Amino acid sequence: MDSTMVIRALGALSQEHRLAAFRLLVQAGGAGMPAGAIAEKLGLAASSMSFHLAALANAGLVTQRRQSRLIIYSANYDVMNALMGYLTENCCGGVPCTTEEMCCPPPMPTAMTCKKDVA
Amino acid sequence: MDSTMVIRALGALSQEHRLAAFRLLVQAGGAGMPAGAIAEKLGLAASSMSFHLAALANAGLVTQRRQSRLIIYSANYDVMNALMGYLTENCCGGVPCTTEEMCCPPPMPTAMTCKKDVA
DNA sequence: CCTAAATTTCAACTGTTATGGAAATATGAC
DNA sequence: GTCATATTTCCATAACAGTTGAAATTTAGG
Repeated sequence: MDSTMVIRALGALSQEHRLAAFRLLVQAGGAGMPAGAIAEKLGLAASSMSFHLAALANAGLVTQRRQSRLIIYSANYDVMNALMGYLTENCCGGVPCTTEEMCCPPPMPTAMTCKKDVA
Repeated sequence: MDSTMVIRALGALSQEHRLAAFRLLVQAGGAGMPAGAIAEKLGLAASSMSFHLAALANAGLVTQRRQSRLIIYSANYDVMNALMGYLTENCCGGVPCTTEEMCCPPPMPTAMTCKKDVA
């Protein structure tokens, strides 16, 4: 993940309604939610919601799939997981910490998707 | 950490020069860097750099201390670590995953500060 | 086909963000 | 005190983000 992608992902999440929508989708898991349901839950006009969901999708934070007339959005956990890794890269100049306490966070699991939803 | 703090932190990092400055400080560790050195490294005017560092400080991502004529900035790892926790809260509706593979990332170490710098 | 429903695209407006030069502030050296 | 250095604050300008209503698009049902 390069800096451009990181900036787009962070920028997408740094907005009240987009952050709320993303959290909603994280909690919804692999089942996801249709655009209309998200808009209703957040009290936003459909056009505004569409605008924000497009921003999240553009950043790779959510994926969309059509199911009949609905467009279902789901969180893409992998992209979010890549953020912290980028931010903490070469933490403290890469100098290994001398104590048993860690300096940098450990890598996160690459697969955060609920198996039950994938099945 | 509440949503307002999260949005400010994410917003602070979602900008080319601020992201670069923050990463520089993460790599500098507890020693930090003076404002002028950061500006020079990033090729920014002093006033622009000051603007961005103020944004990072406002979000709690960096701290500042004066050392003679220099103002030294350092990364505040704790705030950044709190972001992912917020974003992954109640992942997948809080339903525990049925397989051995994890659904949500594990909590990160609260102390990411290099002991060698603190000493 | 024609109509309804779900979503996106477009257009216009408003508010905020990023920028660098100039001036102000704070510290240290002589 | 005076001067040089480091940083911030102020100002004006240019670009971008967020909002909604109306129109266009896509799919489903009768």
